[in-house]
Amino acid sequence: MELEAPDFDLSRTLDSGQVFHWEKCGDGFAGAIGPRGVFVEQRGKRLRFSGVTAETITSYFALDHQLAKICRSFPDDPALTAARDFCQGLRIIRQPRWECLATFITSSMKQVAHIRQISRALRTRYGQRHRVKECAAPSFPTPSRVAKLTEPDLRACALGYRAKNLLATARLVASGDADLEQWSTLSEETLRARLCELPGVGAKVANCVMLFAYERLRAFPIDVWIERVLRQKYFPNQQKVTATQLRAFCETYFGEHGGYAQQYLFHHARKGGATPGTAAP
DNA sequence: CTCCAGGGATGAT
DNA sequence: ATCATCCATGGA
Repeated sequence: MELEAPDFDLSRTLDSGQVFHWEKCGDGFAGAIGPRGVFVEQRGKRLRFSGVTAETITSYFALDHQLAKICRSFPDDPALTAARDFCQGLRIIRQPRWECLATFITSSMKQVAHIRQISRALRTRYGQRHRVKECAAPSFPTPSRVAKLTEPDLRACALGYRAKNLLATARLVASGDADLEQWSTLSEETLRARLCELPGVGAKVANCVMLFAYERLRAFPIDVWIERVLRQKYFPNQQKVTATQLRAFCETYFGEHGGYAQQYLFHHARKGGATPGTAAP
């Protein structure tokens, strides 16, 4: 099937560190959306896909987001202007709640490449097998599937100390004590508080899950990359800027689509060529 | 080899 | 409330 997808860059979106399981397959990508195996490839302004309906593709890749309007809502500063130029067509996608939460629990102190490896191990061992265009596209294991595993099972997927947290959170979700779907109706503050009660979830992971799975486009995750960007671009050569000050700045400065601004700054910093640690010329 | 990563939990100031 | 330390693993 095909679909119009103007103002969208598929490979850039899938390589921006918000989702970790899509893999190159021929001229496109193989992956899963929830329980279904999916192939998707971009041809100019059109998206060619199989495995799910056009409605699912539109929702997952957030093709209904008014990207131009979102970008216009950004504050006008050099760092953000450069990031926006670099990130054209990058969208914040709508991920299934559980797999987004689980994946970001495994992300702590890990590089993107390794998070991808963990996601692949969990999907290959414990997910449902799918095959699209001769490529594997396993789904992420359900909460109840993970809940029945043991800590050594998860450590065998290279989770290290994160294994205990993922297991405990899976059991809370599987039992219904943590109802991720029902939480979608909560206010921003309450949702963040609920997420932070889960083992292995702090402010950073909670904000990632809010942004990538609950469509809270204001949520502003601060990781080591973003912290570096903020200090370098928005607080140049000022020492003693506390984490609390940075957080307060982000809440007010970047506005209602702060999460988009954050993602653009993150992707630009990570892929834009500037070496981390070295000052800009 | 060393360095560091889309951090969180815990205990000490 | 803020700061320091430890946690486990492998890519770069």
